[in-house]
Amino acid sequence: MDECSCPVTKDSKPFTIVDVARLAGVSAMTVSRALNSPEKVTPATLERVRDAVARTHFVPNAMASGLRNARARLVAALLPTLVGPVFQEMVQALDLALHAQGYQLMVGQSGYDADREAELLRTIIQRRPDGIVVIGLVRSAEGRRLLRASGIAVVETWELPQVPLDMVVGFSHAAIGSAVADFLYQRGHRHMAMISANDPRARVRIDAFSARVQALGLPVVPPAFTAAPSTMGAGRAGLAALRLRAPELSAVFCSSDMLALGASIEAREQGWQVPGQLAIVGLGDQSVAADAAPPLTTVRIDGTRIGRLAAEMVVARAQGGAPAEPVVDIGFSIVERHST
Amino acid sequence: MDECSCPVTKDSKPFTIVDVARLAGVSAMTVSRALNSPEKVTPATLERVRDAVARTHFVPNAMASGLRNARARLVAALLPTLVGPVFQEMVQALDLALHAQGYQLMVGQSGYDADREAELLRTIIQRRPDGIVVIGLVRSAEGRRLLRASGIAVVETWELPQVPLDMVVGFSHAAIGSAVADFLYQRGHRHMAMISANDPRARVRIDAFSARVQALGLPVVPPAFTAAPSTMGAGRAGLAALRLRAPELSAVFCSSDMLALGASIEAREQGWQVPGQLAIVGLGDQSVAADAAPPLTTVRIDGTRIGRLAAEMVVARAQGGAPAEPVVDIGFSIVERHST
DNA sequence: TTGTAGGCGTTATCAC
DNA sequence: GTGATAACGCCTACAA
Repeated sequence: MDECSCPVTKDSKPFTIVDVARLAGVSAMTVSRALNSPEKVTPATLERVRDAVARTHFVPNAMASGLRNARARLVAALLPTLVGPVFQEMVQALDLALHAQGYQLMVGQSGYDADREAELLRTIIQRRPDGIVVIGLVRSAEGRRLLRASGIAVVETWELPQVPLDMVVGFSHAAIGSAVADFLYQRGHRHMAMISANDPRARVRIDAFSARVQALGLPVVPPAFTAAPSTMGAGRAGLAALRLRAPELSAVFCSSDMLALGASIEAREQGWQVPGQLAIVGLGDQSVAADAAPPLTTVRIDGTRIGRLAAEMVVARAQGGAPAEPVVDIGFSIVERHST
Repeated sequence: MDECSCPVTKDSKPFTIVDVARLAGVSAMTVSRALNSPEKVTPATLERVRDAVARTHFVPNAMASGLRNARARLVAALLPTLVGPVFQEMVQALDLALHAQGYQLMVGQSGYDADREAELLRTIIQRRPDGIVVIGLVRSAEGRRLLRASGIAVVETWELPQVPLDMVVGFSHAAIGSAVADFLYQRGHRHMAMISANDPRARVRIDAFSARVQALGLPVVPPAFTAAPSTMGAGRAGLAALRLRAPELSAVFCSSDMLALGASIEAREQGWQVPGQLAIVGLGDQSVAADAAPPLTTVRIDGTRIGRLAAEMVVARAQGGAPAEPVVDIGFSIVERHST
């Protein structure tokens, strides 16, 4: 049942629309119509074309039609990294939404490196995608120039830039930093610190957190930095390091839920009660946060919504329109569970 | 410094190689040569072309060159899902290796669904990628037919099919199932069970595990099934369910490290000593396994190696050659830590 | 309803 | 070393 009824051999060229046309006894144009607007073709012709397509397993060449139509039906996503749970929800939603509209998703990882970012953008632009969704901002000047010159729709996400390149779906990392500081202060904590990654977004949160801590008249403890990717082990090490520097610490804000889980485990191993002796706040609201023991308080960011909105914006632009709102702040919320 | 010095406006068409040629005062062909084989061009000409390219921010159109050359310099990866840490290491390695060779990676998620798989394969084949890397096997008959007819290089991974479609980098899930049963038996366990996902690969492991358990003369306990994705919460629930059905349980084999971590946390919450009263084995050797408390024994699978080998195979084929070895079993190993 | 001509942007090939 | 020409596969525009 799996056999291939087609006469194609390994090295013969794949069929083209002309081959199918010949087989069906019609012109290439008729095959194109039968495929793209079946209603413009006689049922009888349609049948014969479909039959020929089935027999050859013909699949149209998107490079040719993309070239002709100047539309690739392709969207690229530029991620800092493919690993780690943080952006997955968004990418998944993006892919789903785009697929529903007939667009394909292509990914590239820049590894938080400006040179690589520009190079990657170049290879992406080569494909003439209908849109490019960037996690974060385009930081390389070269990348920004290329994108602007290309005329391709761009959606920057996860941040709210002062000078957007084009469209934006993001939220304020500064607002998160100070909101968490306030949240912990209100719950009585007077010695708080961060365990954090060291990318640009993380630094914004750190600065805002520290500023708020200082404004509240509390001691500012330098954060424990962790190398990417954020693992449970990094969270454990981070907490151990912080405790050495600040033995009176009563609350930590971690820049991801995995770090927070690691901190929680380390605390337990050291015999510190969570939340009794140490309060922990995560970031992301991944499933691990709710599933942990105790369940982790965390900052929820709606990655699915970011992905969906970004897809909407790109598709709107690809269809010649403009998105309802080119810059969207989706905000965040603090989900209080039992680790605080 | 960010300004665009080019005269392009939002709606004017992007520059083509002809525009650049005009600007540089040469023919389009010379621009093409300057870009693709600079050594075939006078240094003076090269300079003028490079200047024109820089001033226009010209990026060649890959659809046009792909059409002309019948090579897209593109590889597609077909994943069951983009979420979950299991395949990330492999995809990351695949992307890195392909990028180093000048290929771009495009991803698609099939959601473990045969119809969706075939549809996705069709849209992938449209782009005429140089290769397609599939996680698992192509299960839909339609998908297999399409791939065979397309003549595109295919690498199936994470499994060792009896009838490969083309090339394979995988390992035996049956071997894992029985190896873990043996491993636990040798450590004195006489009541073991599984907490497992329910995809085709998981079922193979389950069957082999059960068969080995039976062969050893031990009671066969039906597995606790978990829905995808495998979360810590699912692991906790799975262990709770198993304990109800099999109170004498002394060891569980979980189909992912996240499930294992969940089981470990649940055990601790219930006051069962790990490994004293309950031994736990995970699968994947993600970073959480080593970082957990206690560190988790797990089955290590070298995702990076799978990704690298798959990239090698695809590139070899794209360059007209054949891979050194078209079917590779990369095996697995049991990493013993402190949860057993 | 169906077919013909031409061009999308690039590059292999063959002249010069 | 450089340029003219034609072709890759498909689809818009027009003609029959």
